[in-house]
Amino acid sequence: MRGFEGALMREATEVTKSKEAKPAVRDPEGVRRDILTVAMEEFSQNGLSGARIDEIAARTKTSKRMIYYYFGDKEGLYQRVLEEAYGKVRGGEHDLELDALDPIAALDKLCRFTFDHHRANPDFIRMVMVENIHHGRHMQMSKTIRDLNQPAIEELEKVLRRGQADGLFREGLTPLELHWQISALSFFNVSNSATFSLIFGGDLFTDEGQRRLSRHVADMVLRYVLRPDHFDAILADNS
Amino acid sequence: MRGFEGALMREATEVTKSKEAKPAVRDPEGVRRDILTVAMEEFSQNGLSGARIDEIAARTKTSKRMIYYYFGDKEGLYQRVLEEAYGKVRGGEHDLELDALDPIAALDKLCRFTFDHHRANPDFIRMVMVENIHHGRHMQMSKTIRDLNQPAIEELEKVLRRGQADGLFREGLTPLELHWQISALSFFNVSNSATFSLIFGGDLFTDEGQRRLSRHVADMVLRYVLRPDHFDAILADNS
DNA sequence: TGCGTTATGTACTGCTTGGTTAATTAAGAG
DNA sequence: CTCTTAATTAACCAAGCAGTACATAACGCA
Repeated sequence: MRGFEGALMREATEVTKSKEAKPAVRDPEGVRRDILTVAMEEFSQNGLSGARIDEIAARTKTSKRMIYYYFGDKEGLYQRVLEEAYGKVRGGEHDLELDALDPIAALDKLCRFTFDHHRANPDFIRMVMVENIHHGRHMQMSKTIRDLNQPAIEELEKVLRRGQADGLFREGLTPLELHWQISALSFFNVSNSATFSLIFGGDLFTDEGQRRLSRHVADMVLRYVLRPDHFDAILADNS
Repeated sequence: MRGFEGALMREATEVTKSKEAKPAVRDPEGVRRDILTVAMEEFSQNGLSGARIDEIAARTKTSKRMIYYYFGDKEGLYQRVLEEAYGKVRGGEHDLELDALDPIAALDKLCRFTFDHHRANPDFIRMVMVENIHHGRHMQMSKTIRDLNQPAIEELEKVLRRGQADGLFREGLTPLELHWQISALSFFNVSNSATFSLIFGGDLFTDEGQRRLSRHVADMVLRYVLRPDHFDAILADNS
């Protein structure tokens, strides 16, 4: 009675349909993604030269052969993983709808978002660290990556302009530099947590410590940007 | 008249005295340092797994065997190089004689010094990046490294206390967090310059751009620390 | 239902690379 | 002056590892 409808016996997997839409016979795109996912872990964990193709293959549902079939060689795979990493964290800035907020609240939100977002994506951070060790050699040809990051600056610029138009923010500030500062604080928090906490203890990296840091990063940026006569707007922010 | 006081004939090298004090026959300490110097370049350039012992050996005046003789294995060498890196950049803070300056000037000087110092020691930065990729695994046993960094906090704490005593600085600031902030800005500037300038262009990393950044980092920290009613002390600082 | 193309499994290879063996020479102590 | 120990040389090795050869199965299409 059961399982006789087709003559082809390849539906053995239809029973295990708990996984959604799994062709189980051939699935090129699934294989690609599987490889990329595992490779991202491996590369972000061990770096380009530390990563092992055999290890990636072993943790994949597919084989080493497929890695070379789809990505050519180790560097090719690394490069695609790097792009993937940048792609995965892109453009959250736009969804914040900063335009709906007053400049101060918007900048505050942007800072906290960046801080939290970096913290939530350590794999991305580590990929960027690795790529910097390699002097950005594998990013040079990737126009994709460059384009992905322009929106961040633009959002920031809008906020900045509005704040200046309202007489809240100082003149002479550039969005690029401000982005650099916010990034620096948010990035370092993740990238150097290992050595920093080994040297100075882990107090800054507890949940409570991170909440405080996040707040203080936003505070720092606001104090940097605000005209002194508008400081009362954030004075409640201490702790 | 010259050089006949000793009967020992081992001064063959006195002829080639262009190099200072070079025994040329055997020089254990010199060999050690030679290895460490070359290894530092190699590790900071290529990371732990990317570095090649053969390459290090080739660029040394000595041989591969000597590396293993003195350092045991690759990780042993790496660990010593890491300690060396931390040692090389240590304790400049104390030589600043911050006590001789008023709190504002002292903090300003400390920020700029940290920024410039990091910038002047990219090898150190890269070693720390590499070690963070490895989750600080090789630092755990090194008490040396931990001790080397405590003075930075202490100097900062003194400045902070003085500033607060004078009513210049806000209350509720902790030296550790402040050190974290200064480090973040200074570290990121070097560690991520490759990817950042590839994405956003190199304007921030020209000599002029770096001077501006250095100034603005100090400015940012001061504005974070100062009580709003003392901002006039740094208002001349814009540009 | 046959056929070119895409995708995949198995087994293999050769170079790279961390690490070693064993013999040799210089330095220093007594 | 000798004898022990520290320093150094040169050749060697086995495992690790990126990359490949070759056969073959599934797919899309006519």
